[in-house]
Amino acid sequence: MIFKAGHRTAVLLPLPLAGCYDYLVTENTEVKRGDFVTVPFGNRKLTGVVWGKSDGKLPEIKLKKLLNRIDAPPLPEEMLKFINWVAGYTMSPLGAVLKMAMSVPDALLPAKENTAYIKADSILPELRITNARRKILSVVSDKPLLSSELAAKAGTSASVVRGLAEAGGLKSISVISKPVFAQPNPDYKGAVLSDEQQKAADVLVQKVNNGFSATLIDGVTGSGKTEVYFAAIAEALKSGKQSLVLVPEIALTSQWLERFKRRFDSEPAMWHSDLSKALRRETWKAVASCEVKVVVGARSALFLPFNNLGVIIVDEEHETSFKQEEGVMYHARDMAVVRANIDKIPVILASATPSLETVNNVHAERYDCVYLRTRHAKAAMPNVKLIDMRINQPKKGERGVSWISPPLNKAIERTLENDEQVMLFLNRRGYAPLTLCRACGHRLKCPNCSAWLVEHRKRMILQCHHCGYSSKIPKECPECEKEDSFVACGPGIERLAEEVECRFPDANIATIASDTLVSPSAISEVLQKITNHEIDIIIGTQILAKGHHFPLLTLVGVIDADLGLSGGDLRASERTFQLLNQVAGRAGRAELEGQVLVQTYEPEHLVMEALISGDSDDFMGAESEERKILMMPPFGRMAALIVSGTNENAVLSTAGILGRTAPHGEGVRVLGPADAPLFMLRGRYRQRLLLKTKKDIRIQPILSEWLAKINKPSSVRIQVDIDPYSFL
DNA sequence: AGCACGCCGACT
DNA sequence: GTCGGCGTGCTC
Repeated sequence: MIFKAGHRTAVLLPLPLAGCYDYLVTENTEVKRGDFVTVPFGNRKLTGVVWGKSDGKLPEIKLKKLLNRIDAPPLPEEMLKFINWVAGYTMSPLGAVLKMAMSVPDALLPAKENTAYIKADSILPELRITNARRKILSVVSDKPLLSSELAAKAGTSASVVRGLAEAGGLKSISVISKPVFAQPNPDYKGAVLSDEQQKAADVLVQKVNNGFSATLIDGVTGSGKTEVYFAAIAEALKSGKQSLVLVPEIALTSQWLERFKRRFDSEPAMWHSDLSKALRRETWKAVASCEVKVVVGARSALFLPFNNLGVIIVDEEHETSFKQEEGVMYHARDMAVVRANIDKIPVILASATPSLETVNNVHAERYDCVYLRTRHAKAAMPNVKLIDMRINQPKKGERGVSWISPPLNKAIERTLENDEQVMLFLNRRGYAPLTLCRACGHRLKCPNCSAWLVEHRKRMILQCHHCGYSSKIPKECPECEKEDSFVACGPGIERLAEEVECRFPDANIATIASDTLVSPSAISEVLQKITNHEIDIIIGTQILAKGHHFPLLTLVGVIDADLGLSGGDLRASERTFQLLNQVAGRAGRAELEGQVLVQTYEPEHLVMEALISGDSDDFMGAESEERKILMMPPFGRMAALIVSGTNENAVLSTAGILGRTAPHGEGVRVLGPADAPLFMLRGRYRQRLLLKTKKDIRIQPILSEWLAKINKPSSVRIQVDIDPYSFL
């Protein structure tokens, strides 16, 4: 689809707008679908993408001229189709989806020039030679180096380099510098695979270069799923194709990266939110130019401009963090399958606890499946036991409340005596989830959300975990003005740590939560400490559940296994099972046998039974039956509408109109409106409605028809969430 | 998303 | 008298 001078063409802009805008192609220009172009828009200039033919409806006079075509690889047709598909499915404006695919506007600007330094042609005799300058002069050559590179080589600082150049001791030249991306070598060193792994790997390898396919690797923790899908990456590399690995939490991939390097001799490109600006730009460009062959990244990596993608892997496919909950609400795992389908390539989903959605797709034979049943090498499956908290109430120590039952306490003692490590799991950040006034019963609440403020004693603040609001801990109760009357309710990991310190004063303790570990370096530092056995007891939230294994960790204690089970979340049990299973997998991954103790008030719950038996089939089967009866995903379709705004009445009345005009019919049901569990979030009032349909009914047309009829004040927002995962 | 336009409150 | 608050509406 080529557009020559004098023709009009539709350009899609990376703005939350549903449609394209038309522009006139001027003389000496020729553009085609997928090209990046600069266009005038209002009083600014924007970069957009040539989307196709104009509908020709706009009067000629209103047309503006397209400014120029940008010299960059155009978005491939598959990508355009993908963007279109995602917008249609998630019911988001097309431009909003394009924006995700153009997340690095800088990458389309002309390459930035940097100053580099080489040997000067001649040096004036009056140049002052200092020690630092001498070192630089002794290492400088005709090879241009940036000030920082030259400084590093000479062992001085970059400012000395610049000073020397200014004084005429170095010649400065302008260079376009870009990092060189190492090329992973598929033939480097194949890991030694077990028979079972090899068989699985063979299946996957065979799918590369063979059109679209979706395959689940269902492998118990420690079974070596990673090595198995590395085989598919190697095969893609051998054919000169790119690979994309989506991971739920990029900050926790250090051990994964080591394995990758061991297998392929160099690291893949990484894609996550805190890449430096320059690296982000260069990575984006190198993905577009196919210089980067393997990318490992968070969900947003799915929208990178791959031009020659050969395989997509979704690791830990059951993880709910693949669902984007803001803006374009997409599920990266599901959209990965879509992208693979459009690109006609294989997608591989890997998990020890596959989601019900994926298991169902395997049963329906939409997806293939390979199983890895045995734990690698000598590690045996850990021994999981439940502690019935109804008969094992923790003994109240002199410190008051306790969260550690006598059996768990004993097990910790024994493990420490053996000089092994303990991990205590509690999925609650902070000191206590609720703080109230002893005198009047007042509960400290977030001013912007319907949520309690969580005390973080270490940082001496109260924090809202939903909007990030924080305040100092007040001296007196805001209600009855009594001083020092606050009392903490319930445990958070800080409070648990306090108890552990008290019970095991000689042990070294590390407390780990997502908010205490921000930078990747902080994470690897703690992990290193644990590996070096500088830590005896690790206390943490779900951030600990993933990926890492510590050879000396032999006891895992789950403090409150029931925590995730309450609430109106349709996937609550499934999620709890996945999380606890993963946590349990942390124990005894090396030669030492692992033990897992799970404190629960509901030991007869199917989740708990599945945990001890280590057999998830019964549980997943029961879960599946239940969802089938209720027509819940994956056996029915679901969409949530969140009505929000700062004006409570406007929100309520809009939600009311939605309820009264709700679609109905065979296999279509609407629940609500009702107050959202977080009735107020970030200062906005919120109502929710839920639309459920039968599996074979397309839910989007029903929604758009419904919403088209709604007359609402513009201050009220209706957010559509297709396949919702969060019910807050 | 920006940005201008537009209509009501506290200030050099 | 003006500066500026953010509600509303438009951008080919």
